[in-house]
Amino acid sequence: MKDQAWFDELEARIPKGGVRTRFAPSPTGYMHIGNMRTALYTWLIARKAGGKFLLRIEDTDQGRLVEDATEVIYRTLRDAGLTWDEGPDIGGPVGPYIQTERKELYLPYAEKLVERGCAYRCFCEKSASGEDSGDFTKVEDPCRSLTREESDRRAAAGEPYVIRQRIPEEGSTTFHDEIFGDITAPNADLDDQVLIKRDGLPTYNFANVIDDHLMGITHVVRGTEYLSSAPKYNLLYEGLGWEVPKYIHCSPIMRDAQHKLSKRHGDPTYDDLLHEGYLKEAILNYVALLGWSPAGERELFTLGELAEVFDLKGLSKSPAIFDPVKLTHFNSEYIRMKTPEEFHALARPYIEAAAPGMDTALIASLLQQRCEKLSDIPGQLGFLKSLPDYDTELFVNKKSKTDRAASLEMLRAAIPAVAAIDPWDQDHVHDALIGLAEKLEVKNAKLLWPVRIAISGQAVTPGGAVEICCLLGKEEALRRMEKAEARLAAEVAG
RNA sequence: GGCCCGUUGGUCAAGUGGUUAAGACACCGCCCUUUCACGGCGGUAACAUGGGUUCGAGUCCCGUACGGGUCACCA
Repeated sequence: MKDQAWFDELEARIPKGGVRTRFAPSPTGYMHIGNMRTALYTWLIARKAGGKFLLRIEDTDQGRLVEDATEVIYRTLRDAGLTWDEGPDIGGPVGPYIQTERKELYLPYAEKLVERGCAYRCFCEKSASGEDSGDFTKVEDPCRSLTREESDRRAAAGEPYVIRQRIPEEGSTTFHDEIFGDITAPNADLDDQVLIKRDGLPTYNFANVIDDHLMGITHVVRGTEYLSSAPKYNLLYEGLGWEVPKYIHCSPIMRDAQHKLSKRHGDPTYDDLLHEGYLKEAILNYVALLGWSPAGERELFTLGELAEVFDLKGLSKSPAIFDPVKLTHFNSEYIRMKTPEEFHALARPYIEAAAPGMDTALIASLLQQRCEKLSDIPGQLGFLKSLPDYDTELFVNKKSKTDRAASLEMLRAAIPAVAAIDPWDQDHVHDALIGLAEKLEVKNAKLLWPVRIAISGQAVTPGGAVEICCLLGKEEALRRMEKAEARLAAEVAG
């Protein structure tokens, strides 16, 4: 049993006044989207209030340790811009910030609870499966009614035990959540959860209460999977004589109506999305809106703007389905908002891979308005390297008033005109083609559609006929046009 | 199964007793246009269900259905 001075010293370290929030991930080696959103909301609450955001690593499950997993957490949070004010790497007034390094802190509080009659030692054996042997309900647990003397004697004799919370047999407990309001549970439905495991480490539920208090946390953000154990927390706070923080339980992000997003089922993690060509700003912005809605009609926010407008009132009680299509829309918005230089820098690796040796800045400028995610780029640019096999049906387009025969006619006129262009630059190519259309007295589209199809072999291209001619170079453009002319001539004749 | 929670268009969602039930994505149409895209305009499409309460209910109450969570010495 620790003396009062020990407890007093810990209490004295707790910063008073101001909002303090914490992100407390378990180091599993990756960050899934739901976690990312929790981290974001937690961060936003702290930033909006001008408070502190802390990082705490919850690694009390010795069976699930993953190498370098904390590094992944640091890197991901940092990359996303969710900076923390206190944490394992930078320290702070209420450290350590890794639960296993705090392990000697929990038992004294559990013993205090035992002393106060709010908890008791349970000596029951685990079953072979590792689960509770108890077929009995809490009131029937033989250890629950052990006298203090008996309990102390057996513990002193070295008999292994766990410490369980003693939930009152009668009455009910009301818990308040910022989103769900008051939730009342009959005490008879609450079980005597384990606080300290046989290995001496605290369970998640207990460690949370202790750590959140000792770290001065004012707002706890977590998933609704903890909602039903929440009333038990109040009893713990009550037993310890502590103030209960504000709780914010967020509904899960779903893959579909009945499945939570999960890495195990192949759903993307934050890193996966980045690799798929989504911009972090887009991911964060989209994820912020899954389960939360701002006051106005605006949807696009930077992190800093979110920190200003974030409000708990906008949080939703029901689960939200993750929609990659809408994320893609956000992504294209963010791509368009980039300066040409920024986009060029982002797109460059993708462009170089797909179109080696070409003018990446020019291609980037053509792509920026037409690209929804960076990983689309190789597909959009594939035709530059080599003309794909394409169906001459592409030459048929009613809006441009073209069909195979008309396209053949246009290409026959265009080939000598293109061959005559000198010097070979965008302005001259443009003038030559537009001039030709005028001379032929046809709409631009009627001439340019077949030219664009002939040189790209694609219905959708980054840029029009003029730009693509320039990218390919005169020789290659003419070669492709001649090839198309030959194909069309054969088909039209046949 | 017990307990807890949820349910507005295909999706995200606004809405806190009286609205023609917002907005966004997606989809469709039109316009613009050197294709596509971008942009502009317009359109299709929703209060799970049955009872109450009320002059009046998406909004309040009860039931039902459906969905989720939880019932670990995991977090």
